[in-house]
Amino acid sequence: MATLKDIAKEAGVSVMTVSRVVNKRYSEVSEENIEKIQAIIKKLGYVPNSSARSLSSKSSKIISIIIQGSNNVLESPYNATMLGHIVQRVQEYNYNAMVHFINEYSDVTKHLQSWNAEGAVFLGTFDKNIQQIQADNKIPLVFTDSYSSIRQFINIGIDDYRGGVLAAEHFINKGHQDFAFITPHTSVSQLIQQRLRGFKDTIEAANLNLLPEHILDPLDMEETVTTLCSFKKQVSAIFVAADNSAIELMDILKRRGYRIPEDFSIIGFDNLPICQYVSPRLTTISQNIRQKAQYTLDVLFEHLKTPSLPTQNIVLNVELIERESVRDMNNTTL
Amino acid sequence: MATLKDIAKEAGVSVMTVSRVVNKRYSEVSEENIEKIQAIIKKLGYVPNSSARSLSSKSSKIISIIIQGSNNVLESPYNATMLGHIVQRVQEYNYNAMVHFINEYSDVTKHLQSWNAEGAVFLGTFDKNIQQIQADNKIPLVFTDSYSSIRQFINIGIDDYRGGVLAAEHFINKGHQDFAFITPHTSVSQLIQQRLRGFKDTIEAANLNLLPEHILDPLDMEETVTTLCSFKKQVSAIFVAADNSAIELMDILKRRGYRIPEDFSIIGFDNLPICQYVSPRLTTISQNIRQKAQYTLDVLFEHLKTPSLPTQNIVLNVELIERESVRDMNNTTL
DNA sequence: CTGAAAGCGCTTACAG
DNA sequence: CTGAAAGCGCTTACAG
Repeated sequence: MATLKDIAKEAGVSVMTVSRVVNKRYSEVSEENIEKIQAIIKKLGYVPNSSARSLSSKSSKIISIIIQGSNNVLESPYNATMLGHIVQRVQEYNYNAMVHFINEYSDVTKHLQSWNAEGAVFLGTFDKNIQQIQADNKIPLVFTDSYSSIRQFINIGIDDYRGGVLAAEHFINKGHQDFAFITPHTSVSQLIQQRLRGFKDTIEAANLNLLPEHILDPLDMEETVTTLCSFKKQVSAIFVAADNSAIELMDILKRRGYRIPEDFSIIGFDNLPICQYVSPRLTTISQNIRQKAQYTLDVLFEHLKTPSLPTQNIVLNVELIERESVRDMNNTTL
Repeated sequence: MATLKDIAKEAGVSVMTVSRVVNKRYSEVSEENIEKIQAIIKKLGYVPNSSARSLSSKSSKIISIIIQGSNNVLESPYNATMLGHIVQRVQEYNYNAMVHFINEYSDVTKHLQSWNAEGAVFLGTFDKNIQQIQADNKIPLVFTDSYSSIRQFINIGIDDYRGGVLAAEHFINKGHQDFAFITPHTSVSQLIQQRLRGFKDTIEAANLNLLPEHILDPLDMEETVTTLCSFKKQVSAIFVAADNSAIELMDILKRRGYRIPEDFSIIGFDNLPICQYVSPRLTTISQNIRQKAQYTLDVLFEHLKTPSLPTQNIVLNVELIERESVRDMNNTTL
């Protein structure tokens, strides 16, 4: 593999002149040399050595994408889609994306420092470690969907609380009175709590009730369904805080002979593409993942450019997509 | 950030002794020094600089994962799942995963050389460029799902042809006589051709026919459905070469009032998790993505260890998962 | 068991 | 517009 030195020798100039051409600092080199050197670069198929660059210039052009968990984290369509858009955007900025799945907090710093990452994006719940991570790493760090009592950190999230509000409002408008909330088994994070709180607050504001025993945190969805169907006071409206789980729930209910939305009405969260292909089509709270990924990177690069920028917590909006999984209790003569 | 030099100074030894301890070459250092140095490493939170290592040792500990396409490539659950398992496996080997989405062939070499990647994994169709990529990069390169006339390249694939055979056999066993084949719009690669060929050969071996006009390559699934329903001789059995497209097809058919499997029987390909949640549940050809990812990395690291190893083309098996989307024409009194 | 020297391929900072 | 020097943080190869 050709190096600056090889090219310099062939062109009869110093390494520095070649370096200038490679870095497109054309105003500092004579036109004659520019052309000569460019021809040689092309002929030799020269590619700059990023390690050497990183070592000498302290700029690695690496953005680390740190995802919490290890097994199958990309089987979650949310994570996969988010990662896809993020990598895409990193490349648009002419940076390189390094992906790390992480379980232990200490690995974060190890990876970031080892590769001299210029910035990092976090997917998943790091709430408890944000302070430590920030103390250990002086590069721009952008978290997503985090809720932490720390005030100073950059976060891109969505209005989870409002998602809960929208779900409750929709159920209430459709005449429902008996509610349940199901936590997706993948996580027990703050973000789910927010969705729950928005849901609960809205129900109570309407003088209705979300009974504590109707808030389910399923280890096993089959069991959850059994519980769900055994309530003395039957629920009609179920808010499941992630589409994945909502779809699994619908499937089990249908298999046991229940009809949706006749017996149970369901609202999911995320608006994954699958929502349109299950039957009935799933009414859900939609978030714009692509937009979220773009904001994430845009904010990261702003901070890369201007490190003194204040931290910001961007909260993206959320909307209810009405499909077919919620029954209208008003217009029905049972 | 601490360097070897900092530690050496504090320990009162040379940089080399510290380097030996960092690299766990304990037999070359006195016990006393090992302990002293380890304590300092811990105290200072020393993390080796990977760029420096890469530059001086020519071993970057980077595996590049190169995915064809750019927009939303991870919205394909197959790609996402595959990538997830691959990254996971790369980390188990204590290597780092760099992810590149690529459209132009020339970017491949640029990325690999720039970062001194020790090996690379390719997802997607690179058939036409395999030879060139191999000529330009002397590191182990593992392709997946590739069909190329080049004989010498490492490939991990599945038995696509047999997938087609299994689908055809299943339809035939269930008494179907009129078939269609739908290409997933995401790709027009060899691998789809293989699935088609297995399907067609098996049908013809049974003295039945797959009419050329029944082989559809949909730009727009709605149009395809219109075509499908307008055949003078109605088809009953449709093999769609990817679950994603199969599910989209089912949805459109249902929306137009057709029943599945009564009016149309459908078999997909991949066995994505969603297959169990659509209704009717999708009968499909299953491939073990996790296993495929593991083989991919295992073969890569074997070649990293022993570069002289001959290339190999590993073909994993495939099986039909029977669910509810194929009608049994034998036991039915229409 | 230990260390001094040279070098990996580049950039920064300076002198001319 | 050009280049010589020094250095980034590590490892290799050698001498003792």
